[in-house]
Amino acid sequence: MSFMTTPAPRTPRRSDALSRERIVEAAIEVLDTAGESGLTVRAVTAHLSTGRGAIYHHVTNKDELLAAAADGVISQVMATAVGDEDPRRAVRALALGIFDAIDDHPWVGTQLPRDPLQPAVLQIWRNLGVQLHHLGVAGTALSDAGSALVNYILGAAAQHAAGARRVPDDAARKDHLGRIAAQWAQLDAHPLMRESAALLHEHDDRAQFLAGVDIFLAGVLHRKGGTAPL
Amino acid sequence: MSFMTTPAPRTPRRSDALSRERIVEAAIEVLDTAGESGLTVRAVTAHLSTGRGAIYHHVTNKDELLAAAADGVISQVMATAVGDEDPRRAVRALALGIFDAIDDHPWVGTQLPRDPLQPAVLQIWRNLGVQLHHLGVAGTALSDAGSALVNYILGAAAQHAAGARRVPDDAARKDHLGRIAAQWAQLDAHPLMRESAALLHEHDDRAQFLAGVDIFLAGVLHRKGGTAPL
DNA sequence: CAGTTGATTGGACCGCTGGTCCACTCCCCT
DNA sequence: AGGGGAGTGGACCAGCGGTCCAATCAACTG
Repeated sequence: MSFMTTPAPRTPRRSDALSRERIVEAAIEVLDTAGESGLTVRAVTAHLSTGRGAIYHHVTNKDELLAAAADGVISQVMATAVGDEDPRRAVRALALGIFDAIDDHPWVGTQLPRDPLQPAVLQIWRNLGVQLHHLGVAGTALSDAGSALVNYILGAAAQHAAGARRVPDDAARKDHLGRIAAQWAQLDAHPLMRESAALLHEHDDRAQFLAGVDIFLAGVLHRKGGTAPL
Repeated sequence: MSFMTTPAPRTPRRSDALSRERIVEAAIEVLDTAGESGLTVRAVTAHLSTGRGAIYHHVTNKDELLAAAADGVISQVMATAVGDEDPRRAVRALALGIFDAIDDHPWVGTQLPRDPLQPAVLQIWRNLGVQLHHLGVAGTALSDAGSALVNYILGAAAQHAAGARRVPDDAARKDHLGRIAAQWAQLDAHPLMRESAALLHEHDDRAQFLAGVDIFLAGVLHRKGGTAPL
């Protein structure tokens, strides 16, 4: 930093080497503090105290950088997801792990659905698929069930992430939900919507997410006509 | 069309007056032809043969424009979704309508999950909620089931849209899936993944999507312990 | 029928973005 | 000791969303 003020000579070389890993790490930090829109090549390079051209020797693209960051977060979650004897509990644990990770890093939620074949999504697929297999699902039924489960998890996480990003703290959230409820009740005369609006207050996204997972599991087990051990 | 001489007291400046409706319409055309990344204020104004500053008197934001476009597409789908006597058939029809709409307009799939409370999503919620109510689901169970279904539909549609956008025509698609399958088989030694990779060839997104809807319906009906008439 | 007015328009302009390019620096290997 | 080449970073570019305001001209007023 001290040498950089000299106008005439070019800047000296760094001692700590730049690497793809360090860049992805910096990107995650930027994303967590500034959000997805805050991820700019300038911000990352500034965070690394380097010039902007330098990172393109390690990363081809801003999009690739974002994908790598999401992959990093998901990989970590998947690695720490310990196997459970009961496949249904394992599925719930996996789903919750992803949900919580996206709760912590909302930008992951918007990134994952962008490319269904990126490594992070494949990892999720794989782990869920194994558990479904343990549940006795196979063949096209497994394909259908896995697809449905992955889509639900990613969809729910994305929605929750979008909502959470929009309303950060808890007090504002309650206030926000109140206003939404009023809006609903006003816009829609259907009694059903009024009821839903009333329920919005005591709404717990995490519990609701898990309920969705359970609905899905029940559907898979019921549909294949298999035994549904309590 | 040429002379929309409305009783409006306001002044139509040009013979073809600029209006929010016309702007949204143009935005949809741009989105359909150039994709989401192709939606630029410049492209829209060029399409309307007008200056760029003009549209900001009708639309506050590019984001608002995008939301309005998505809302337009979804509204149309929801309007044409005729009610069915059988609520399960109605749910399937609604889900398929959304799926097909997003298949036609992939950018809608990435837009909807961005804000869970935008009008288009609320419309979907409402219509699905009514049908679930007809199925006998109520209270928090309805809340859970509706949330799960909306999240699944939006997630699946977004994933499909992302995949479809990536690989447009059918021949390239088959080739692409073949490569993906090979990649899977190579990366992942787990027999389950090999099997799934093999199934990838004869994969029909639309059918798989419907299968997911059925899994959910089965789960909802089974979970509430209700009768599941064949 | 002429004058005034204010909503509407459209292009100049700004700050910012992602990405390219290449002179330079210094580490490593001969 | 001395290249050679990988690594670096700042200048630069086209394009973006959004603001601003002089010019316009239909519609209301007198």
